[in-house]
Amino acid sequence: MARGYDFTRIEAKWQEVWEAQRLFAVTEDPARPKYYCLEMYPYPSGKIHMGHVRNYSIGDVVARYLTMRGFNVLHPMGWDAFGFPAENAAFEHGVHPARWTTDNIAYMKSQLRRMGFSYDWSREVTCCDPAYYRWNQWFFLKLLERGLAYRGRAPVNWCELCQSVLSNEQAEGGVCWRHTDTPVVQKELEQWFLKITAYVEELLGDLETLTGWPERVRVMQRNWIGKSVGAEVDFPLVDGGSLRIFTTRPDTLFGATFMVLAPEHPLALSLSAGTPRESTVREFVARMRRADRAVRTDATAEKEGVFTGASAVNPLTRERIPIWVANFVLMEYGTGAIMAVPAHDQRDFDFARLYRLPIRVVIQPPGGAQGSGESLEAAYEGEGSMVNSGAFSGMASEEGKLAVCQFLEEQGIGKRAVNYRIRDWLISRQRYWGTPIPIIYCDTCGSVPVPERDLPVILPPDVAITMSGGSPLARVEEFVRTTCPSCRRPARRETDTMDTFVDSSWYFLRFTSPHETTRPLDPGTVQYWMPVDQYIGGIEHAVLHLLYARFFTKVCRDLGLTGVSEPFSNLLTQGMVCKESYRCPEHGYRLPGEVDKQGRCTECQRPVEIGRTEKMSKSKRNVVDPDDLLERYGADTIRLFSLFAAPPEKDLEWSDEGVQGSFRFLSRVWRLVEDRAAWIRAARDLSWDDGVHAEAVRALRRVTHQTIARVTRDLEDAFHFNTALAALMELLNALNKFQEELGADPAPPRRNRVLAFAEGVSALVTMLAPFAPHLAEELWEMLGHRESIFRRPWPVADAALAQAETVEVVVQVNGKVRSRQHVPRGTAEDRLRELALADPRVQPWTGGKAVRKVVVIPDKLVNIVVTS
RNA sequence: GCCGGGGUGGUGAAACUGGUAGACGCACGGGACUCAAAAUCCCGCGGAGCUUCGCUCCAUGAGGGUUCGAUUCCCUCCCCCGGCACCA
Repeated sequence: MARGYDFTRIEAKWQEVWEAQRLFAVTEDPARPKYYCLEMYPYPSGKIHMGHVRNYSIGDVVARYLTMRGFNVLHPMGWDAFGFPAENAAFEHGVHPARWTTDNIAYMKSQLRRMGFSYDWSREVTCCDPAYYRWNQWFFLKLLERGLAYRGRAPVNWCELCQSVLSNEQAEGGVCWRHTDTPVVQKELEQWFLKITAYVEELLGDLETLTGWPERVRVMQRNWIGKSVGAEVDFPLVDGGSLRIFTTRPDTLFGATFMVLAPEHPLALSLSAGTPRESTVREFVARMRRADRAVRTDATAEKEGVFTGASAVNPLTRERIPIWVANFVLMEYGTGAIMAVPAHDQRDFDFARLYRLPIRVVIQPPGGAQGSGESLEAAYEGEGSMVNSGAFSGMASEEGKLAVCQFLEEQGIGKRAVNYRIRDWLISRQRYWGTPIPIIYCDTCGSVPVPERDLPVILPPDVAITMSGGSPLARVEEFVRTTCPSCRRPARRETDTMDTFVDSSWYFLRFTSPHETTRPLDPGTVQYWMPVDQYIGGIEHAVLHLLYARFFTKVCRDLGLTGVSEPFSNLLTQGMVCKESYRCPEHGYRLPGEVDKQGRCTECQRPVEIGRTEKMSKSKRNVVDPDDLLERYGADTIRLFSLFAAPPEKDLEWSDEGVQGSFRFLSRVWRLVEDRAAWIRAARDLSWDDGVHAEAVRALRRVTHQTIARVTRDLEDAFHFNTALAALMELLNALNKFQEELGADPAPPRRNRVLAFAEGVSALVTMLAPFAPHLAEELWEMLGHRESIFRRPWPVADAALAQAETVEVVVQVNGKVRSRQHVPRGTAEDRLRELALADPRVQPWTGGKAVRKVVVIPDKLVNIVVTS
């Protein structure tokens, strides 16, 4: 009767046991150290994909490993359940977003269970549940009270496919973050904003404390915040009034030879009004306004501008300088106007050359004079010493920045100023499937917050999703029509909903007290669990979610809900899951099944191009379906492969043969334990024989304890799952060999051998448990244990047993390996030197040559340096 | 252009603080078992050369440097991936 590794039976069995025993449910326990392990929760799009499998496999190893290390581990899961695709499905298939979402959640949850992830499902959080989103509304009201939420008119990004406005973060690079081939269009609208800029200095400064984050994520956030320090300066206009500019180089003010306005700048038109230049300027501004924003702000675009006819006065040189309007100056940054210093800014330089404007050098590079203005080939943007700068000449530019600012402040024509690239967070969305913004508009009282006692403002179930014509809620009369909370007269509700990133900005906090009904969080449990010790997810949220979540955490702190300032102590951004793709010149991307063995398209017989390995996606037809793999190999194999094939932060190349290899490994473990389970059960009643153990016993124990040390180090230091698994494979190989050498006799051999073997097998199964939990549990039971392996402590390496008794010492001559010697560990340096010099294999290389030096590294190597 | 991360066999990858380059896996080749296949097991597997039970030389993107010794440290250059980019 073939027994074999029956993963289907084993996995179902243990999933049931874990659930029945509530093995992963946790409560606060001050007696034990806590560990909060979190993976980014999924959007319930229908089915999980390999990216989820990888992300959650990593998190599960961490959670299970730390549980075995004695930590009280919180490992929750939930659903990012509001969002645009639900409405899309409603529009296309006529199924209600709520129904579509709950069906998807049910299916995806069943998939996560079948993967065997150790979530505490009693803490499950679903954002589209009023019990959750009412607190989004509550937070909104609190922010409003503190002046951190406001309604304002601003140019905003509109995505035609989303039929909604987006935040700046969601429209990075001028395209919608979800529809990356759809450019956003600018609209001037009145919308709700959260004042993330009130926390900008803290968000920037605290990045320095996030030493457990990848450097690139911190850099991306730093870039996004985009702080620049400089000055604002008022340039008097010749015809009265003044023009304010922002500059980071006040030290170059003497070199400002013209000024440039953004086309949208209010002065652009008024300065030329009623002059002969009026029509030219008007035409130029109109053309720029019409131009596509992405095209206009493209760095490679030609510079273009027109003279307004007006002039300003350089406040330091007293010279009249012309004012231009040009495409390369942006209204949304600084004051929308610049002083142009062509000698020291490449953009200004290019513009000056194009329109023959004067160039004046005011910074001399250190150690070398640069040519005079007209002969320059490029702007010098570095630091140096100030020249042609009146009383400031001779000063170092770094020092000059401060000195000029001070002078401007004394004269009352300028001041130090800081500018940021980041803008406030626009949270209004013209969509249905989101949190209603709790605001009522009254003709008498204006915009009135919904009183706290009236929360939640429930999303009405009956709505027509049309995908055009603005917020769907606006057409639900029963929802819109209400009374003003303050004057009781008829009023109208806000019909926009919140950005779904509001949900994810605090869900990790909610997991610590998911059933709280009277407040969003229980400060006591938050205090116990926060911060998240390890957060794991994709790099795509480097700026979006991770920035908003940091902001919300700081707001919660200031509301007295939490004591932490930063939510995630350690961040792991896992790499993408990739696979090679096949592309037919005629039929485009092909599925593996549509390519024959000779690598030809089954449609047209043309050879397919084997594409480079790229991120799995439906359009590239290179996805693998977790359900198929579950059926063919089981959860443990999939988990194992996705952890073994590459270190977690690197991209993982999916390989069917590799999966097969992982399955083979688990099968070998299965067979080893199944074949020898009787020995091991027998070993439980034995104790070690005193006296000197046989070399085979000592050797096996050495491997066992070395493996424990290696695996523990790999998991502890940096989540090197791939090398930890490699070590476990080596241990398996050693155990197999040992067992074979003992022969086919099923009766147990002498007790030390049995004990050494049992020790090795127990260590292997225990350490494999976080990676392949079902198999480990089953084998653990087979070995005669009644309690879950996850209630067992992680094995501890015995350093004395792990130490090799003899070591291989390499003998080099002039750095080249010439011999290897086996000597007892700890052999003295003098002895090693002697042995090396006497080594017959070394002598041909040293013979007749003067030994200049002998380098000895005990237990490692001897390097004999001879004159050649 | 700027900022991050990389470049190691046929391939995915290892290599602790400078100390035996290629662990572990995949693929491949050979063999065992089998009527056969699958599965399994064993052996080999960076390249070149030689006087081939072994030995020598070359080899971690390229070129230099530091060092007794460099995949690891320093300099210059090339290439790949990711992010930002007219932000004053």
